Amino acid sequence: MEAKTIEQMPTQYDALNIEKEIYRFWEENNLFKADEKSSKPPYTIVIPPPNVTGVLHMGHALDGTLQDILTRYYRMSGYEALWIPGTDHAGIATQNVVEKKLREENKSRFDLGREKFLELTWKWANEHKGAILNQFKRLGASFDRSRERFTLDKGCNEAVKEVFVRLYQKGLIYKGAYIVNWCPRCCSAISDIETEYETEMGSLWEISYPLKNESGAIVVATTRPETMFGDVAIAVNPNDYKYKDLVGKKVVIPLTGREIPIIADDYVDKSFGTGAVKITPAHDPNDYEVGKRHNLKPIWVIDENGKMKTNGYVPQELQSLDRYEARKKTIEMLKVQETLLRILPHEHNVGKCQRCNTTIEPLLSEQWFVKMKPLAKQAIEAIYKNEVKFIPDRWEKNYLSWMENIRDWCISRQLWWGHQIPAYYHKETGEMIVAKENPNPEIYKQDEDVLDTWFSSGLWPFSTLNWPDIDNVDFKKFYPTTTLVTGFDIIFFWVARMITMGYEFTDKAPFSTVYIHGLIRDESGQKMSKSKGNTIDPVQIIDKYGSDALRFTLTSLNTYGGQDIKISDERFEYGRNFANKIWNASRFILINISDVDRKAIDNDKLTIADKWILNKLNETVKIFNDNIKAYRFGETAHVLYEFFWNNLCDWYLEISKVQLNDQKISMNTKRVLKYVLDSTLRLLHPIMPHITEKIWQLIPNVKNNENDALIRANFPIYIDKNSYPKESKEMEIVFETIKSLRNLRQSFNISVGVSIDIIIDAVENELNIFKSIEAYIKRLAKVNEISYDLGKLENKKCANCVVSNSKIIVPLNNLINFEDEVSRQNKKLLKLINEKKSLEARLNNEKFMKNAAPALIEQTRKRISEILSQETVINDLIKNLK
RNA sequence: GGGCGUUUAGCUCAAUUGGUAGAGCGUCUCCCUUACAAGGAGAGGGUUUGGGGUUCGAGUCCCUAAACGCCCACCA
Repeated sequence: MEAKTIEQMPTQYDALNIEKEIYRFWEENNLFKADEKSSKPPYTIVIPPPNVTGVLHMGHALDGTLQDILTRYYRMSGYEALWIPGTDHAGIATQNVVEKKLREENKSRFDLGREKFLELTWKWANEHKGAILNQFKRLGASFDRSRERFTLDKGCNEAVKEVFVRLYQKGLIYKGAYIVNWCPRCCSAISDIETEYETEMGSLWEISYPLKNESGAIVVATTRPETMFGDVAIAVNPNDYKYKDLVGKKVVIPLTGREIPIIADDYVDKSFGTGAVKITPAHDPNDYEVGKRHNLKPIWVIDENGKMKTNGYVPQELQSLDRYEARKKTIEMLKVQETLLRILPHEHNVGKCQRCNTTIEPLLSEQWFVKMKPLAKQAIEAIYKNEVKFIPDRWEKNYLSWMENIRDWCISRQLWWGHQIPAYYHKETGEMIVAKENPNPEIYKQDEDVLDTWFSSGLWPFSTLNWPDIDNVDFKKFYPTTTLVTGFDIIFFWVARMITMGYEFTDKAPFSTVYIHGLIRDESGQKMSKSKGNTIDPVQIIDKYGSDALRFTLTSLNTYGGQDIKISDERFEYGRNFANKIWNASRFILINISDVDRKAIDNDKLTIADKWILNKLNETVKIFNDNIKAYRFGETAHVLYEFFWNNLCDWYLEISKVQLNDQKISMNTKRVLKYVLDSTLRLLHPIMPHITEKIWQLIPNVKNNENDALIRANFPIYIDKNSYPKESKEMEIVFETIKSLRNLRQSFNISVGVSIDIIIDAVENELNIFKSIEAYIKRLAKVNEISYDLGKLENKKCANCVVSNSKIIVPLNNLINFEDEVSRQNKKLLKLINEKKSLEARLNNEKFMKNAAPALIEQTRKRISEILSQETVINDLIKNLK
């Protein structure tokens, strides 16, 4: 990396260029690569693979930032950290994009044929492949691209086939005809969770079906009159006296005249509509069940494209009409026939295709399914056994309720882009073979359907580590992975399936922790989407504010509860300003420590201020380590911000100006500055990697050898000897005093240029402390002279300040509150005694003892004994003080 | 219908076994003080959505009401 002198460093941080330079430095030195032969414990994260043709959005930026923070943190903390990047072929989404392009040329995929279409899609995917991961690079992602994977690559393909065949052989994959959610636009089945329901205002049409060979009719209510041609019965509730006599009789379908029976079934709700339901097994899931119970053969009247079929069941004038056109026309025709009795407004939920928002059509068709119940067992136990932990844990409930009510998973899609199902049919006999390879392509034809995209994503944690080759070094070293970071919107789609498949095929949970972050929303809380036009492009934010700024802002917004995150462009100023502060504070330190020696800090020469900042740093280190292990990202960012800005910059750097001018301690102060800067950059590095690496490289004598880099430096840990609680408390006196003086100065409107003396009225023991910190006070409160006046003012506690002739006479008690240690400890003691009292009252409360969880009772007892021992300690302390 | 989340300063949000309500932005005052005006020093601003309860003590626990949001299920 090109070294620049400090003088060349501008006063404004140039994020754009420095970030590029630093990322290149890491890449060229192979610093992201994980060593599978390392003896360090592994720390593994797999990226939630973004769509291969996708572009980076804020969700990725958040997700990626958190994963990178973890990876960098553990890499610096003695782990062999591996973050595996990769992309998803995203079946429907990608195919849609390519088909759209074809449509612009007035072509469909069928014009090209499967082979040509796939060729085109591969070309498109390959062209875009890597684009999104290159955008992740702008984020500073330290993933190991030598291990980059794609859900359709050879290895993943191998894993998919292996899994499919094994599940089939175990009877956990089956093929059969069921009602599925059919998207007429995608022309494919989709799974239950790919169907989203929207409340729509529709109508309830009441249609009269005349009885056969006698007068009278039965009236049914329907929301979908166009399906009436597929009716196979009219059902009524067996206990409905209204229709008792009609059961068993036949009615005639208006417009076509086909005869259907009236049947009785519990499914029918007497009180809804007319109490009579038309049964259309081919186009409604409930009707399908009813039809099955009554042995009624389904009749298809709508085809795969959502058009009315051309068969004998559908009236001629409706054939091959779009379903909605057909509905209109059906109603018109019924009106003419006077069999349409009433139209009632009716609100109902309509299923929509998640991908294209087309209203789905329940359609009876032959599909492949995974039997989920047996597979879910271990995935459910995983939570109870604590082998998989969700953070925040409320998502465990959500996960469990879904897993415990899981339904079979429809995995076949009538698409071309994806993993073609490894089932082969004998061209003549139709015999089916499920195997990884076609036994004989001359005789057997492969199933034309492909698998749901999430089928391959579900194998991602181990397919990326070369499973099914379980003896390979990567799998052995890095599986199971450690943490999964993702949004709650794909818990069912992805997380649940990975856990299920992980247990089934590796006998282990694929990761031990699932960290669920909130969703990124716009300023007004709306979900960001291209169609709404409210998206904020992370790459643009990076261009404008810098990657570290983006990362810091996003990190700071992560709350413990995983709330959704509202962002706006301006929010990134927070991170940018912080980066700039880091830049300038570092410039100050670097300018002043250019001649620092290599010696360690001389502890004998430490001032009270040195000890205070070392103590603060040490505390910050502890909080950081605790927080990151508890996934408290937002708090971690805030703690660093506060330490850097409010402690280091606002106080210590100002104080250091005093110390640097004092020859006796100047060099030691430089050592402290260097140490603090070095440690702070290490602390900040996981969140703000570029700026910290850049500055760290400029610290004199920080590297042991030329190739050292911050990214691989050791992460700070709490050090006992850097703990100075006593001095830290005394230092607070300095701050209180200075703040009070600043306050006075402002309220008496004393400008800086005027020379003022301050007479401090203090008693002797206070005076000693005061004299030791005088220099700091003078400088930071901009006071020229401080003189002391022992015991001059009477009744100090209520005395007021006297200002005259540029002199301020200040009773010390107005500046600082010297609380004596005994009363402080007594206060503490009182608090503890009160707490103990309430806890004991709790234990004596019958109701509580009866109803409270045993753990809580145990906890209460523990706390009481804790208090008891603390009481003893404090009592002893008070005795000694007296 | 079932479940979950949210409600705290003008705005956006923090506050891990109950213990003095905090930050950023915005507002007001002063300051180009030799790292930083993307900065510095100060100030103001809160009956923590309403009601009830437990407790010495409640933003936090319990009950209840309301508003907003999300997930699941779904009767034509």
